[in-house]
Amino acid sequence: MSDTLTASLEDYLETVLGLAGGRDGAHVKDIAKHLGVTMPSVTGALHSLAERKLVNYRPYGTVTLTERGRREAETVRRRHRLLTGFFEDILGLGAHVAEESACRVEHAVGDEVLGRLASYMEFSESCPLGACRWDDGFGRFCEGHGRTEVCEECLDRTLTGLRAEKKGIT
Amino acid sequence: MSDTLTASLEDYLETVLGLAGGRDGAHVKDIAKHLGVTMPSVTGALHSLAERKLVNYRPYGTVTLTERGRREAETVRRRHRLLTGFFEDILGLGAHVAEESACRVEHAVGDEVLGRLASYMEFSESCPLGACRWDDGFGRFCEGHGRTEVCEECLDRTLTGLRAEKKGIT
DNA sequence: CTACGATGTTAGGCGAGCCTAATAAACGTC
DNA sequence: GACGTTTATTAGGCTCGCCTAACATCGTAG
Repeated sequence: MSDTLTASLEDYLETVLGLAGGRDGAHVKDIAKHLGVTMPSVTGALHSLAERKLVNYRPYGTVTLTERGRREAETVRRRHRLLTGFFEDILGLGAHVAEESACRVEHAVGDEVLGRLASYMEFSESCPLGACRWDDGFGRFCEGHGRTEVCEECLDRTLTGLRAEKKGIT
Repeated sequence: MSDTLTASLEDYLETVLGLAGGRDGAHVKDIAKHLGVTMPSVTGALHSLAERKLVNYRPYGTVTLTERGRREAETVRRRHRLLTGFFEDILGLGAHVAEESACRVEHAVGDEVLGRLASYMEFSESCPLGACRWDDGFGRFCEGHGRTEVCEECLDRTLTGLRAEKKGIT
C-alpha cells in the first residue's frame, strides 16, 4: 500500500464517483460492467481502496466514497473531462474516440501538461484572432487538405520546419 | 507472444533504434541505463522482441533491429516526436517535461488522435491568423493571465462554456 | 420458511515486468 | 595464455492486475 494510486485504481475510483451518485452507493456488478472486468477484480480493487481510506466498503454492501476518496476521484474526473474537451473541441474528434483516448491519457500526463492544456482551451476560446478550435478554422483546414490521417513524411517535414524556425535557421 | 507490443516493449524497441545507430549494434548495458532498468530486465525484453522477430539478438552479442523491427521502432519514434513537438511548440512546455510526457503518452493515444495532432501542428504553422502556438500568442496569453497551473473552478467554467457554446445555448 | 436465482467473495493461477543474487562469457593486461 | 574486470545471462522471487471455479450471502417468490 503506497500513497500514489495506480492507473487502475484511479479508474475504479472514478467509476465509483460516477455510479455512487444514485444515492445508495455503487454496486460491484455495475462497477465491473462499467470497467469491463469481472466481479472478483472489483472486489480486489475495493479492498485496496478501502485500505487507503478512499472508499467505504464492507463485504456484501454497496460502495461509497470517503471524503478523501471523493476529492481524489474528482481530480481524476477533472483530468478526464479536460482531455475529453480538448480532443473534441480543439481536435474535433468524435465523442467516442475522445472519451476513450482521455481514459488512457489521463493516467499518463502530469500537472504541467494539464495546466497548459486548460489554459490553451481558455485561450482558444477568448483569443480574438482565434481559429484554434475545430469549429473555428482547424476543421476547415483539415477538410481543405483532405487529410486527417497521419502522413509520415509530412509529419517529419512539419516537425523539422518548426524546429528550424524556432532556432531562427529558417 | 501476441502480435501487439506492450508499452514496455515499445520502449525497448525505440531505445534500440536510438542506440544501434552507432553501427555495431546496441549493448545491453546501455539499453538498461537509458531505460533505468537492470540488465536482466533488458535480457528478458530482448528475448521477447527476438521471438517476435523484431531484433537480431544472440546471447552475449550486440543488438540490432530487423527490418520489421526498424519499421515498428520508427513508428514509435515518430509518435514520440510528434508529441514532444506538440508539448514544446504549441503548449510551450520545457524540453524535459515535454520529453517525459511524450514518453508516457505515446503509448496511450491511437492513430486518430495522432493524426489530428499532426494536422494541428501543420495548421498552427500555416494559419494566417494563427496565434495558436506558444511563441505566437498563447505564451503571452498565459503570462498575461499569470496562470499556467490548473485552476479547478476556472477549468470547470471553461468546459461548461465550451459545451454550451457548441450546442448554441450560449 | 425455504429454496432458488442473483449478487458477491475467496482461493488459486497466470502473464507482464521488474528486482537481486549467483553464474557464465568476453576481454584487456601482463 | 592465465587472471581479474566488465558485461551479460540464468534462476528465482515479488507485485500488480486480471482471470476462472468454487463457495457464501442476499433477497424474494412460492
